[in-house]
Amino acid sequence: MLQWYKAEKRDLPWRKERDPYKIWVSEIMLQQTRVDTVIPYFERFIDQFPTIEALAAAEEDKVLKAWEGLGYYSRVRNLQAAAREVHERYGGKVPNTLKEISSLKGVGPYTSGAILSIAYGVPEPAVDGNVMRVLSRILSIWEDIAKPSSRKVFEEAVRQLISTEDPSSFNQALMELGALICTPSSPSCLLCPVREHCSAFHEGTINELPVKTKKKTMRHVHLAAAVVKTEKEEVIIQKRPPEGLLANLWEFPNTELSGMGNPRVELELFLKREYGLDVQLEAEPFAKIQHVFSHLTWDIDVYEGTVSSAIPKKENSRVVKTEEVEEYAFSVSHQKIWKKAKGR
DNA sequence: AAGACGGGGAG
DNA sequence: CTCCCAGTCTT
Repeated sequence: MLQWYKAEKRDLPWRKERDPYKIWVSEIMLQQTRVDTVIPYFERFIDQFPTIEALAAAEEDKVLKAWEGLGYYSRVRNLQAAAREVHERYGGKVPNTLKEISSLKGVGPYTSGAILSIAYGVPEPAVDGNVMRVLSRILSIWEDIAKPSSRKVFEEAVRQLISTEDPSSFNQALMELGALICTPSSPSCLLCPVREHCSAFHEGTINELPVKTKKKTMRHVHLAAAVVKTEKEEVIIQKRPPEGLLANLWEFPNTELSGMGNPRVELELFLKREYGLDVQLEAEPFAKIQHVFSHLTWDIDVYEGTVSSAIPKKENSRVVKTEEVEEYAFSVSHQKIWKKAKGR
């Protein structure tokens, strides 16, 4: 496997050097996110925040803007908080012990193992979805990988197998194998360097492994949003709360609909109550946007309205020039809204 | 143990 | 439309 890895490993930006900070950033970005998606974000992020000090000193709004569209935004808020912690408590050097590194915000069991092994050569397991899939097949492990408790089983397997010579390559090879060969569906067993050692291949159970139960309960939320323009080429935006979904991102004023009554009227009431604004919205929404999250769906009716002048009454809101809207970090759903609004 | 937390690519 | 991705935190 190591021989295969050396020959076939992808040429990825975070593999160009051993800077623990860059390894760290890449691992956070790669959580639940594909390599191809991460690459351009990683390049831009490192350009903008080349060191722990740069990240620690940055404004959160700039950091969120650099993360805009990547999703799971608590990752980057935790990353910056942790960077500040490393700067203050560890003199700007990413700690190299399991205890210390695990205590950093946003660094769980996978990421600690990944950073320790890749950046510091410590033989610690880094068990992600790839590793569980690959090892469940090779070793014929029938634990349900959706259960949190299963991770320990795979960590134990890795401890028995890991190369003490090159833990970094070992962990990355396992993941690379999962990404390139041992894929979730139709794996390329004929190209697999460890085919002869693979129980599932020999037993014909490749398509049964890994065992993974599925969950799901998709909530639907109906919203109405307002693009409120002034007569001076401005528009009203607001900042989301510091906790929860899309925390601290910017968006257009919006309210959850009761399901009864007229959405436009409910939205006008919201603008009156929250902003003290008397806005006459257009009768019909100019766009209807559907946005699917992992755990819920938003259906947004988008209305437009104009006010003569807006004094931002709401403390988390701003009136910004239309050409400056894109300097703010928006969730993708509200980027869709702005895209539609601009094209009118 | 289960749910919250984004977004996009693949089949 | 479903699955799932180099997961972590909260409840």
